[in-house]
Amino acid sequence: MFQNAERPRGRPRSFDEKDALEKATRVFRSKGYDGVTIDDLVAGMGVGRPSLYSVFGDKRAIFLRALRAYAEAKGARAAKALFSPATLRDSLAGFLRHAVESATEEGQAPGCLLLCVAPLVDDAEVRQFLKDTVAGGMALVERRFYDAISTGEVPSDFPVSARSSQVLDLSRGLTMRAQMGMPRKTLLKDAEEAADLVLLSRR
Amino acid sequence: MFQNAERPRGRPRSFDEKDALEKATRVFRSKGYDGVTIDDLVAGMGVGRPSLYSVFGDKRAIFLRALRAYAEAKGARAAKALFSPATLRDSLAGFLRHAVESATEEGQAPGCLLLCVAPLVDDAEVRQFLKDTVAGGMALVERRFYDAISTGEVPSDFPVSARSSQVLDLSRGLTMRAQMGMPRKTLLKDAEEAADLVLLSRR
DNA sequence: GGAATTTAGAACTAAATGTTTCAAAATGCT
DNA sequence: AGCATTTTGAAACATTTAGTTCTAAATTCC
Repeated sequence: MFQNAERPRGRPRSFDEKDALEKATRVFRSKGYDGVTIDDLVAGMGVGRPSLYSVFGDKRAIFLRALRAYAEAKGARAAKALFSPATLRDSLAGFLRHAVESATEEGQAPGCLLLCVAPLVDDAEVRQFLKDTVAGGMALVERRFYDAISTGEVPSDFPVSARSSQVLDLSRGLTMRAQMGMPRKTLLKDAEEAADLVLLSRR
Repeated sequence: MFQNAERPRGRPRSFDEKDALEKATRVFRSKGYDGVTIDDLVAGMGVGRPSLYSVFGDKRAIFLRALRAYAEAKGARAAKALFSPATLRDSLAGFLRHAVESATEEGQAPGCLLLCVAPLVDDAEVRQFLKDTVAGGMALVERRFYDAISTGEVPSDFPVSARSSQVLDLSRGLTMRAQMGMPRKTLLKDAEEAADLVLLSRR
């Protein structure tokens, strides 16, 4: 067996940094931001209090790291859902289904860190990050529509901007319903119907 | 001048109960639930600390009262927007515009107590109330669609249930965007387009 | 094996927060 | 005017919470 890389000098950590961050995400997802105490994080992350401060910093810093990691992972999965399928309809349905699946993950509090928790955090950096992330999501969906125009799947006068907003609004609605406890099965069906809706042609 | 009703015996209150509740709503809207301290409420409601406890009870009780009042008022306005106009299209547009206007009120933190704040409150009674309120909103929109069927405005096989979910999801999306700082003007335009979207006929 | 280094766990401090208490103030009643 | 009643404001109290410190434990390097 290899000694993987150089092991640092002192006592080894009893936790994995990425894993601890993911656990922090769970805590924030279930209790919001202000509802979370350091004790909650200590308990939920499996990291001792002093280690928590020395490795991650305070609650705000932990939240920011968790939020960035969450956004990156979710953004990547969303992009995959959007750009893997061949047809626009499948792309949109996949995108919306992904929103539902992400918001109803087994063993996690239903909802979404970006949509349900972060907007209430009273912090300029969080707000800016949110704005950028939302804009990024919008750009992603728009690009998929433009791709569909260039392949001729939809006409060139397709209202890309309006339909993109609507896809995102529908996904927000699905996510909020997930947070309020609506079962995944129902939401997945609604995701399909939402995908159909935004592709209806104008009379 | 009339002595309006019987004035109670002791020292008169320095605040109006309904007004104080509305101010509490503002506080909760801008800071969420867990983010609000009693001091915030004392300052924001203009009610002294002991009066606050004796008249309203603790934070949870204040929130519940504020939430119920908020839901009632918003529900009434939504119903009016939905059932006043003659055409279905105007009803839906009015409903969605109302969601936007309510979420972007001048001098209030953008967002919605029911959609953005209450779902994060870790309380069984709040959760139950939310579920009921959401179901009530859904029923309202569905009724408007059924009315439109009976007047022949839409065909009798119109997918009432699906479209109602979608109207509500779209309004949730608009509301969440309001909370994130999107300007009212943009959202009002999107509300109109959303109303058009859900009335597109199937091919 | 022992010194140096890093982490872990428990205890500690200071600040904040929620809730109650109490005397003073403002009103109606007689 | 004086008494009963209710609200008010300040302060007191207890609890929770954030953040630090200190000692013991686990590891590498020599």
